[in-house]
Amino acid sequence: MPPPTPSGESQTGGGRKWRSTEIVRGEILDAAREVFALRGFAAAGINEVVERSGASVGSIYHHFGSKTDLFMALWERHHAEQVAIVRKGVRDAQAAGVTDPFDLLVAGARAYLEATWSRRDLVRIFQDGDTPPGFTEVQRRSGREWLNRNFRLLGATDEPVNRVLVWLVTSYIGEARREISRQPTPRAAREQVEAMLEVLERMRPLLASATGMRLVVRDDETH
Amino acid sequence: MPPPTPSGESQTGGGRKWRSTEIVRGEILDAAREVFALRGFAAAGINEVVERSGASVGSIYHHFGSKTDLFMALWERHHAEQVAIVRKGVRDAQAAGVTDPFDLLVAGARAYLEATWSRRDLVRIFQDGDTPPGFTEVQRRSGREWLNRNFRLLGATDEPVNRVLVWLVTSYIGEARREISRQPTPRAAREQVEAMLEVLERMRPLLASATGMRLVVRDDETH
DNA sequence: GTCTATAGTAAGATAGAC
DNA sequence: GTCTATCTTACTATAGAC
Repeated sequence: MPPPTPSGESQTGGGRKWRSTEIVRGEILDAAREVFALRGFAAAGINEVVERSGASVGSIYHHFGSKTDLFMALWERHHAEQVAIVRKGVRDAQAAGVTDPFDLLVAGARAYLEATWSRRDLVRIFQDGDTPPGFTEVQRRSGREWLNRNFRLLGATDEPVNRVLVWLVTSYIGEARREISRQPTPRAAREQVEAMLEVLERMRPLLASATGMRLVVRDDETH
Repeated sequence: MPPPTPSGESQTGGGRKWRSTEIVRGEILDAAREVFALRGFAAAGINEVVERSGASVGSIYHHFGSKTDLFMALWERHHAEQVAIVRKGVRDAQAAGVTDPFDLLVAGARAYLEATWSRRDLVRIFQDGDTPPGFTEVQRRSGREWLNRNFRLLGATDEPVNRVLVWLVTSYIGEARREISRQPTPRAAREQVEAMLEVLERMRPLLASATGMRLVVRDDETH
């Protein structure tokens, strides 16, 4: 089976090559996702990515310079999607009239956790240890960004205990994702999400009492 | 430099060989600790363990069957020490008259977190990703044991939300350790420990209200 | 039990035609 | 941009003397 068309560039216009490249990259990443999920990073072989993607070794090394870079590229795609999911959750809540910071955090957490099950293979690839050297640092940096974002969102004041409190809810959500990704059935995952969110809700007073954030108690009586 | 004595067995009695073996094993493990801390698992080479331990490749493979087994043995030693540290913290508290379950949990957590800084290299070896295939599962099992122990200790009732609450404090302590191991100075670590424990203290009402555990409110007035 | 020297093997990466 | 064939490097693990 020879390649369908030498380069896919025989079509009319000149801008067609771009799309083709993006498609190939996407196919390689899809295959890499399968292989890394199945074997982890260390035990994953480029050859298996070749088999599953249909692309050749040379092509893969042309698009991504190394096995590590391939892994990193997969992470970047995953991470961008993840951010988009959370953003959408928060924006939807805002559009529905939610303004309380903690409520917005919960809305983002819900979107995040509800999306976990269908992406559990990715979650496990990046959290289950077996990653390239240096990757942990990348992930840690990303985690710190979340932390800072939540810190600003909640309007916490900069005291050690408050930093820990914001860190608590942030890492809680991250760990919750790990746990959810391990549930055996979609139903178990859904129930887990609800339990996790209920506990998150119970953490509200911890943050309300300790940070300088606006009132988070339900406004049953107008001020 | 020839070996000091062919096997160290020329001494009197016949039970002397044991001690010698344990010493060698310990020295190899100490060297492995350095190398794994420096390189991670994948990038660690047996040769560097050879250099740092003074033992030979053959000796290492004689005592531990493979690089993975060497890593596992290091973990087992670390884990046993860790368990002993926590046990001692809890026992000391009990000896001082503490009986409240949550107070005992805090006592264990304090011992655990205070011991972290001086063992931060080990903490990072086993939590920073780069571990042999299958190790994550071992660690997960160990984590579940902690969870169950805390569940029993706190006397929580078996509802989904309560499981999540106990999981929350358990994983909080584990994650706190990770964070503490990353502090740049012993002083920063100590402050971090205090902040972490104060937040743990604030989580008390969450567990008190949701579980069937005995009263944990300070007994300022006798019942 | 310990050592040195060596084998085996696997897999990431590259060269160079098309 | 893509392909096949090959290389090269490193490192785990073993053999076999002492």
